[in-house]
Amino acid sequence: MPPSMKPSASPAGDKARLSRELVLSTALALVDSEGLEALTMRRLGQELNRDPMSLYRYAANRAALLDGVTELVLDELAIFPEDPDWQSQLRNIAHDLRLLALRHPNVVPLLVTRPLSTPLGLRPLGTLRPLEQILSLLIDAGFEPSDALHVYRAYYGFLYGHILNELQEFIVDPEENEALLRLGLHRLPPKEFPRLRALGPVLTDYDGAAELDQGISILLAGLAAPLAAAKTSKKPQ
Amino acid sequence: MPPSMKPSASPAGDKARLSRELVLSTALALVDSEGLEALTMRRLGQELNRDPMSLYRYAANRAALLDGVTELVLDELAIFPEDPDWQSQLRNIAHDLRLLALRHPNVVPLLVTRPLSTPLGLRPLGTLRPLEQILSLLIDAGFEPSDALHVYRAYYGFLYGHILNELQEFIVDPEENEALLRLGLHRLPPKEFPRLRALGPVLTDYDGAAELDQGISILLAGLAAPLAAAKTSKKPQ
DNA sequence: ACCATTTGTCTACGCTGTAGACGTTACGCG
DNA sequence: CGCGTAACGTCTACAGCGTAGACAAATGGT
Repeated sequence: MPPSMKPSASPAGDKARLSRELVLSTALALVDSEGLEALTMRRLGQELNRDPMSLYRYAANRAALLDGVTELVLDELAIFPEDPDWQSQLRNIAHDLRLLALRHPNVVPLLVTRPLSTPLGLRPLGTLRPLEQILSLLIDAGFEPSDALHVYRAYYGFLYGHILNELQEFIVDPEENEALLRLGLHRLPPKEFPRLRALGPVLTDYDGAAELDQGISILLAGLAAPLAAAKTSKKPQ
Repeated sequence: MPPSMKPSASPAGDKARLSRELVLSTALALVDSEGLEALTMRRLGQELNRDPMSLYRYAANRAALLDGVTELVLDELAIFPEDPDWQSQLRNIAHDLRLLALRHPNVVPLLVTRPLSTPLGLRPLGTLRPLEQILSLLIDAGFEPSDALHVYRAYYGFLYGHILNELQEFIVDPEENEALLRLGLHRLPPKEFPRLRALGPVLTDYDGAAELDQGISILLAGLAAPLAAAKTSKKPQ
């Protein structure tokens, strides 16, 4: 074989033209499989069989690359603002987002921290789309726009909180996790942590979906109350 | 002045013995004033007027240093499990934690992401103390231990979510923020983001404490219901 | 077949965390 | 007091990081 045609000496040898989508998706794959800290310009370049510097044609810098990855992940979330039943909609979205987080646990830190470094007005459009769509949903359901914003905040706040909670207890494989947990709990000073130590057995089985669902129920009940009140107070008046 | 006594040529010249507390507290100060990325071993060493390598006597590596900082911050949270009124307790703690987050906004990313990288059993004790104390609180209030765990999760989940929410919209000084917001909103494609654009004015004034309080009310109402039900069902039986 | 523009590469710089060997100081004990 | 030991601090060095700037290669329109 003459080396003139395919100089792909290395096994990973697709030399197709790069594109932002390709860069971001392999970045995501890298993060999914090896964690956030594995996503370096050099490593990603090597993953794509390109010079690291070529990446800068598709992302201004590493931070922008991270933003691109979060945007890519959030695009996996499908929202259908047409559905008139806003409560079941919010419930479905919650579960979808939960599954999305479980699918990309290593991206969750980005999801929750990147917005902290970027003023709302300058965030990637993809990360604002869920906000817009949920606002639509709520306004169409009869909420005043400003109330819709409050509902959104309570809802999304709870949702993100739950995801963080669940991911803390999840981590890697349950086998090692359980062993580690027992070991760790045993290490706790019994005088200081009696409750936690006693909860050891309960801590191991954690039904995230159920816990989320039940939290959403509580929240929806509380959030729907003023809406119902407004409706009934408008009727008799 | 003979240079034999005080060779402190540089202005920041206290050459007292180091200690873990000193290292961590100046690390925290550095993070508070200049952000997370300013906390490098070299920079911290220079802040303490010491060789960067000396820090490794007090923290095994940079990750451990970050854990130490989070622990230090969480120690600012005072919980008094004696108070019999668990609802007002949880409400107070929520507001305390909110203020703590506003006092150390740059540490919040650590608060929410460090636990994701550390199995529960191996976390710094300081970060587990709030969990233990709130469990105590709830169990003393009459919850079954496993229910207490569920309540804790819903409560803390919401709390962390709210903090993330509020910090996203807060950021730096309101002046620049408002200008940026207007600019940013104006940039949004009107066809795609009509709701968000219309909410511009409302977005600027955000009463985090009120929003938190109201969310907590909803949550507490929902969480207390089963407890009350259990009490009344036990009486007639 | 040409040129212009986009895309990829190369080199180099200052920064990072930290391993390992080495002085230096402080402290307990005789 | 002095001595030995252990804790503390420093130095040097290395591999890896993000990325600026100059350059080569490829691509696509005319």
